[in-house]
Amino acid sequence: MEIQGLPGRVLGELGPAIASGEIPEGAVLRGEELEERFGVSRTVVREAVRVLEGMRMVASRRRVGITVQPKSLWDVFDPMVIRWRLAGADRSAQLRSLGSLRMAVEPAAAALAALHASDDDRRELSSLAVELTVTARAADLTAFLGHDIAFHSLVLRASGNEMFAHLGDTVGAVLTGRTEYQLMPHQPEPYAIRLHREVADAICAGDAVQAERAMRTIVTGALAELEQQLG
Amino acid sequence: MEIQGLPGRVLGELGPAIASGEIPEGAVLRGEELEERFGVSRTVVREAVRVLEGMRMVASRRRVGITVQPKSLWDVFDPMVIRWRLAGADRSAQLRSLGSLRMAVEPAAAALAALHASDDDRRELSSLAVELTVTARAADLTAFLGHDIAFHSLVLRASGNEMFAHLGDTVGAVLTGRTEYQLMPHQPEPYAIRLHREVADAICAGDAVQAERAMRTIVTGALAELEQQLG
DNA sequence: ACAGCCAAAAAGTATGACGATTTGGTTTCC
DNA sequence: GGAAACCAAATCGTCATACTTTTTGGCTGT
Repeated sequence: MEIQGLPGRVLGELGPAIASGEIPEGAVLRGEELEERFGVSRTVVREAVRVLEGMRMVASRRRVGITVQPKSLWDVFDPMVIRWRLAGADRSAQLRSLGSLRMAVEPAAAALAALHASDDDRRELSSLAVELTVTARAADLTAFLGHDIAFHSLVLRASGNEMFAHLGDTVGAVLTGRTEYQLMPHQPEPYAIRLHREVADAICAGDAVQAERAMRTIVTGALAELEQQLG
Repeated sequence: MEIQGLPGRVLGELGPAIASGEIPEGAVLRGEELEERFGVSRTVVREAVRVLEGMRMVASRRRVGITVQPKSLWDVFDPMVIRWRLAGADRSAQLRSLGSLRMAVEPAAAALAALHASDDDRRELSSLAVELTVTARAADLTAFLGHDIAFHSLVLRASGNEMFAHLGDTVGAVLTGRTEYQLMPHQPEPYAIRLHREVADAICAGDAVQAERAMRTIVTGALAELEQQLG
């Protein structure tokens, strides 16, 4: 699901370098310089740069070169940008932003899911809530992470809103990042587990208000925990 | 703020054609075909296609061609994709999705703005609320639209969350679309105007709860109106 | 000091050649 | 007759090169 070939390789190095600030805002690169740096042809560099231009991270101007745009212009919703920022120096800022976004979106998605979810989705959700409980008790963090991601993604998808659905991967990246960087308790909180169960039950019962409330409690807790960890 | 040159022109025709469904999911294009269709060289076609690939609208495979990806894979948060869909056959679906997104994000943004807005932002917000009232009374729809966009963008920006801030343009596109396509009352509702004022006052007073409530009422109303208009 | 012009620098575009990979048919061998 | 191996064509991928266009900054002349 990544861009392939040499342009993909260039993108995969240049993107993170810019996202991390290693190549700072306002820096000017020349195409030829990039050709040498990556040992590829003009064609390849240009295609990679075009993609970066598409996400507003750089702008190319004749007689000047390729300018790194100010961060405020970047397409911060682009999954690549999010991944690059999560992997680099901007991690905390990115996690904070995403935390607020989850805070806004996930409760709304849970409410919509209670109204629109298919029977299959409801069943799957219930089953995931159970597995979540099991893996949490077993303190199997890897399996727990997988089920947690599946749970939140499913709620977002079941909301019936394509834009919410697309945030599934992003939320997944957040949860993964938080586990990887030790930003969560070693043992998942029993209280949080219970809340996941409540969300599932409420969605199954078609209770939008309750689903929204329980989900809000989950993401509020997650955000609070994050703030505490990040200081 | 658009991609320039020939690739930009190709993108500007090909993107909308795909977004509108004129070139349907699963369709396979050949590079050479596009060269002829647009009268440009390989270089140009390839760069445009790469950008589309970056937004996951197409995938290019050897010996096969350039395949239009299913809509569910597209980067639905990409501003270009949003614009193209708003301009084409998908308009209603896109407006609905964006409506739910606003419903989730704007109240949260208003609450954050009440906590984090700068003094300048608060002043500007107050002033915009006044101008909104004036232009609404004068039934000057164009000026009203401008102020409405500025108001909502400012709240999103003042939230202090970069991701919320980036939705400003998108919300602007929604409001513009709704005015252009006659999806709103000819005379702005006095009640809605009053609510904008309440949002501004609450943010100025640092009252997050009240700001969130008033903003929620605004977007709930907007969404209800939209659903009614779209049937 | 100012205006206008000119030249260099960098990206933009076009084109031809070749490489790599995938697909689908064809042949060959059981 | 079927299956496996092979081969050839189609198409994208990459490179190198030549030429064009735009922009900028300096130079020149008044």
